[in-house]
Amino acid sequence: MFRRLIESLEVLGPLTSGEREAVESLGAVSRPFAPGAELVAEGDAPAHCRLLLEGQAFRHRTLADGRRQIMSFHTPGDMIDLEGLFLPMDHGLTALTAGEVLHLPHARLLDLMDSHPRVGRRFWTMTLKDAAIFREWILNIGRRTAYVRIAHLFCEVVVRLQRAGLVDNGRCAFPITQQHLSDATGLSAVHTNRTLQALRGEGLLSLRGGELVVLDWPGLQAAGEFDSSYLHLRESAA
Amino acid sequence: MFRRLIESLEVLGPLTSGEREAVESLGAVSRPFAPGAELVAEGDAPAHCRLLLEGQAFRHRTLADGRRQIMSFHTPGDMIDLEGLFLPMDHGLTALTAGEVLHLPHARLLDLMDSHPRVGRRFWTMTLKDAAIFREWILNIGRRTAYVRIAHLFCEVVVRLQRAGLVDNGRCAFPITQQHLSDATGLSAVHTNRTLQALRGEGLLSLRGGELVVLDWPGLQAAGEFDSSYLHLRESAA
DNA sequence: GTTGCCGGCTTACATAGGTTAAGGTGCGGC
DNA sequence: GCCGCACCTTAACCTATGTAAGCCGGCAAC
Repeated sequence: MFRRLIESLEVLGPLTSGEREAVESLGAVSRPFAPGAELVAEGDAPAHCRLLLEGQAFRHRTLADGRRQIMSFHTPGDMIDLEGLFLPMDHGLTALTAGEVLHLPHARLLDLMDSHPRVGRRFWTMTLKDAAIFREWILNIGRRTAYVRIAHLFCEVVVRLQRAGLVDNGRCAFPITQQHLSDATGLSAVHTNRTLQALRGEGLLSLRGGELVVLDWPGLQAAGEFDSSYLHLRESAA
Repeated sequence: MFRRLIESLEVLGPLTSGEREAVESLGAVSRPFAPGAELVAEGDAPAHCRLLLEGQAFRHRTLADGRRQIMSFHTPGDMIDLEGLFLPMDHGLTALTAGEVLHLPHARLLDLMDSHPRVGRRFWTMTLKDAAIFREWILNIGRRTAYVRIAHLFCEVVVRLQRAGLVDNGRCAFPITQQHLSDATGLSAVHTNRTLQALRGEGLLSLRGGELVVLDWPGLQAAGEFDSSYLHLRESAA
């Protein structure tokens, strides 16, 4: 049950056995969820943090008139509301697929981090990596054309799913609708459809029945002007 | 010299005198900078964190062909490269005005946070608030029209400058060019000019000679669909 | 005081992307 | 085996925003 969490923490280098034990005794509870479930609502002040064990989710905010913006996608191993530890949630989290979250009580988590500062730093670093991704999205939406923007998004998703071990030979489950894609890229649904067809037409990918298939990875990266360094996949903590 | 830092940390509630002393003995050095100075370069792996003591700066990334995206503006009291503590900088920081930064050595900072976990949490919370602002910018750029988008940006800047005590009767120093404004909002310079004239035409603000004057604050907030809750101005740490 | 430059402003024109509306397709429910 | 619904697709048209080019005013350098 803690495998995902330990793995996520150890991206930044191995933990000591004492640290690992401390993490494992957090008193966490796991909970299944259904596709489309609201995992965290805008305005919540949760009493525990959620680790995504299985499945996918996304972060979003909706304006009064219904326009929605998706701010990130999440894959197993991600802490999806770590910021809720200190701030009320200013956005919601919704499940894309069925899956499972692990609930880590705030109080226990804070104690753990106080007594094991190195572990605390790793949680902090997770939120810093999220922030780096937010910045990349600002750049993507602000300065790239629809075609490049969508390609870039797919590149990011594939790399992250791959790291979670969920890509098999270029194929992965990624059940988004074109509306989701529009809301993530700041485009209209119609234009997203047009652009997606262009990407398909170039033989770069296919997205159907909830499955994303990358047909030409170098081509997709080029189309998305993609450079994964902002994901900080290999950085280790001090 | 530490006034700004202590103030920033105490937004989240008072520190104990022990904590305050520990912060004050960080061995920090202050450095002046000129307008346009590159405070942190993309790719840097700094050995200290910078607190903005005086002046303004902005965070940005430039693409190969010269397109630039500004990701945030910063005011005195902000830690501008706290993420550099754990990750190499994936973007640069440039001075907008003349000013001064305080250098806090990473090693000392890490020791401080290990021995005073409550102080560590507050630094962490600062980066979480930055992340909340990044998310708001994603929404702003992705889902709002040029007019609303620019108005929203000015609202944010004014609120933050106000909190730093730099707004006097609606007037504040904010020496950005229209090009800066374009790069922050993802618009072209020409369209930024048009839109700015519309805002002026509505009697909402004036921006000239490096000075921003808010002429109609309620009107500007309405135009920017602005709700400051994402800035988490009053949240206190656990 | 001329020169050069930067930032602001304008105009004319081009286009990426939005809007509206309608038809098609697959699929679960009954 | 039909219905309804969610999603995808297409088409026609529109407009917000981008591009290219040039001018103007102020100010710093010499």
